[in-house]
Amino acid sequence: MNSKTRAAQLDDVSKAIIEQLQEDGRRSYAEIGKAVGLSEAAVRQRVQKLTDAGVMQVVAVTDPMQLGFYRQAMIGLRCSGDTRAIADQLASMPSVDYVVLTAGSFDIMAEVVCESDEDLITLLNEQIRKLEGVVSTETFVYLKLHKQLYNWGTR
Amino acid sequence: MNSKTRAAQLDDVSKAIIEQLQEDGRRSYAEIGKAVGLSEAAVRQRVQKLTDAGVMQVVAVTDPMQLGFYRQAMIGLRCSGDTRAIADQLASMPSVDYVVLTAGSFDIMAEVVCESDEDLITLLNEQIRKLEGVVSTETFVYLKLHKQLYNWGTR
DNA sequence: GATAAAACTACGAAATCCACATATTTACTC
DNA sequence: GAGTAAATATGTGGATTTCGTAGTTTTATC
Repeated sequence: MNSKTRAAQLDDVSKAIIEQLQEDGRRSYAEIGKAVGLSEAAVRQRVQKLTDAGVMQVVAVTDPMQLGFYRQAMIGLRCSGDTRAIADQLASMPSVDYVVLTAGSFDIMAEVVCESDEDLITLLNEQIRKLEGVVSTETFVYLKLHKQLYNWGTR
Repeated sequence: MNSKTRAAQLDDVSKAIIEQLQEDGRRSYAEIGKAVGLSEAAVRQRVQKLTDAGVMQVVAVTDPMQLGFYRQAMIGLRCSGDTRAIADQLASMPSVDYVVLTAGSFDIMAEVVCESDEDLITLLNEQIRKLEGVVSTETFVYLKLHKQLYNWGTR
């Protein structure tokens, strides 16, 4: 197993199915079938495959602001040592929803979601900046989220 | 209209419903009802409300890597003038899937999804860096995506 | 062109969704 | 606290969808 890393070569029908579910994750297989020219069972089969392969997943996404998380930020980290170990530790923090190893003047970038400035300060000082190997951090507080898409890959 | 900005005060039941759908966006209303202690119709009604209010949406999300987009990057922009206008223009570019206005040494951060390094270079030079008011950019090429959550808000 | 694997269709049974009528709870006013 | 309106929840029956499975077509390989 583990087709999680590369692989996949989606045909147009599968892409069309994904597009349908990107518009509405609860659309019925029958309706999708009509839209893409396939039987209900075939759509079901393909969705199962795509999901199993990790190509796609159908989930609820929420707006943090509407749920009481009024402070979001991107944090750039400069590190020494193994960045993967640090990334793992960041990833294990509940307030951290996004971690990526990067090339450039930061080694890691992490997005955090906090309820308040207080929480952000605490998170930074008591958790992130205390991690072994974190040399320095730079915080980019979000002023306004302008665009957020979940539909890569089928344009 | 437009409860898109603040508002919302979710009770535990609605949070539980969201959690259910974050695990599986296609879970049946009946099953969710059983899990949260509500009738099927009530769950449906709440989901409809949450969706209409923009608190939550059920969608398919995909793994860009598996769809042939082998190069992702975060781009930090330093700008002069109105950052909102620039953000709008960035947001209108298909390769850009995430745009946020920030405080700090960057005014805007944008995530981009490209098929190749070639595409990234083209995007940067022929589109992003040509925008009026973009003073300088810094590109953080993604080496490894480590964590990506869609389930903020109900922890 | 034979063969095997993969993908698709068809179809009945079970489960789910949906619309609506009714009941209950909540919030507010006096 | 009683009265009232609005919001929220339940129950029900019919329409729709999902699910499993068996059989057919397509695709790939040698």
